[in-house]
Amino acid sequence: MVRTKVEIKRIEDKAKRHTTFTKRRQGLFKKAKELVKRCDAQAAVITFSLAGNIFAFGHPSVDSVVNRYTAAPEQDEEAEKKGEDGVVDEETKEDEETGMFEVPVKDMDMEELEKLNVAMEEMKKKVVDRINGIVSSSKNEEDLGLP
Amino acid sequence: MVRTKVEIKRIEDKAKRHTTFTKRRQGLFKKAKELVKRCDAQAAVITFSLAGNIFAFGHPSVDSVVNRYTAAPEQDEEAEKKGEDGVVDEETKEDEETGMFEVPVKDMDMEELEKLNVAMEEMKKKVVDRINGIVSSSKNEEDLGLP
DNA sequence: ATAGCTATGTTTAGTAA
DNA sequence: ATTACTAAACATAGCTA
Repeated sequence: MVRTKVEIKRIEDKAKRHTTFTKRRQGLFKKAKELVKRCDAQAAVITFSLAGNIFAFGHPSVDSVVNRYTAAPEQDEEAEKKGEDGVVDEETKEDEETGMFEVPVKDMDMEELEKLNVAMEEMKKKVVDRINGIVSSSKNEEDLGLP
Repeated sequence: MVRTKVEIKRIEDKAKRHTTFTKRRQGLFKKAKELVKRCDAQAAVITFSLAGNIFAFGHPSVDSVVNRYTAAPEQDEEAEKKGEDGVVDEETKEDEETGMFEVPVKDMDMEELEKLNVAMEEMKKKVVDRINGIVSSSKNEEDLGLP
C-alpha cells in the first residue's frame, strides 16, 4: 500500500521508529541547510536518537551558534504556542511547574551561593553522565541482535 | 506567476529574503516537532535571522539538548565499556560528603533525569542572577564615591 | 542501518494583503 | 513582521532490497 494520511504521534514499532527517525532527520538537516543558504542566516540543529547517536549541523558551526545563543541577553524563546502539534511546549511548561528545588536563593549570601553553584555544576555533570550512560546501555542492548 | 524550480542560493532582495526566512523557519520548527513526537527523540533547533532575532526550539528543552551535546563524550563513538551504569558511583559517594544534594541520580530513569536537568537549569539561572545582583549592588556602592 | 521506489500528503515561491 | 492563496515542487510512509 502507499501512503495514507499520517497522524503525528509516537511510533510504537521500534524498527519503524528508527527508520522514520533516519529519514526525517535527513529531511530536517536538508531544510536547515536550505534555510541557511537561501536566507543567509545562522542556524544549528542537534538531534539525539533513542539509540544515543548524536547528529548535529550548524552554520557557520554548531559551537558558534550555540555560544551565541547562550550568550544572548534575552532568549526570546519564540517557540510557538499555537498548539498545532505543540505538545512539547506543554511538557516544558510542566517541567517548570515541578519546582524540584525550592531553595531560598534570595536570602543566601555570596559564600553560600558560590558553594551552591559549585555543587550544582557537579550534580549537573552527574546527571548528564547518567543520561549518557542510560543511552549507551540501551544502545548496546539493541546491538545484540546485529551480526 | 506560480512557482518555478528554485535554485538554493542566497536571495538578494532583502524583503523577499526575510519573508522566506519566516516561512522556512516555521517549516523547520514544525519538522523538528514532528521528529521529536513521532520518533521519541531529543532535538534542538536554534536560528538567528540576519536581523538578529533569535528563535529556538528544543525538547525537552533547548538547554538540556545543548548541554548534552556539549557533554557528549565523543561524537559518533560506539558504546563500549564506558556505557555501564557504574560510571556515576564514585561521584555519588563524593556527593554524599558535600551533603547539598542527596538526590539518588543512580536510580532515576530517563524521564526523571530530564525533569531534573530542566529544573537544575532554571535553578542555575536563579543562582547566577542572584550572584549578579549582589555584584551589581556592591559595585554601585563603590561607585558612589566616584565622579 | 541506509537506499530506491511511487503515490500522495505537505511545503513553499510568488504575490498581495 | 506575519498571513492567505494556489499550483508546482518537495518530502515521506510503506515496501522492497
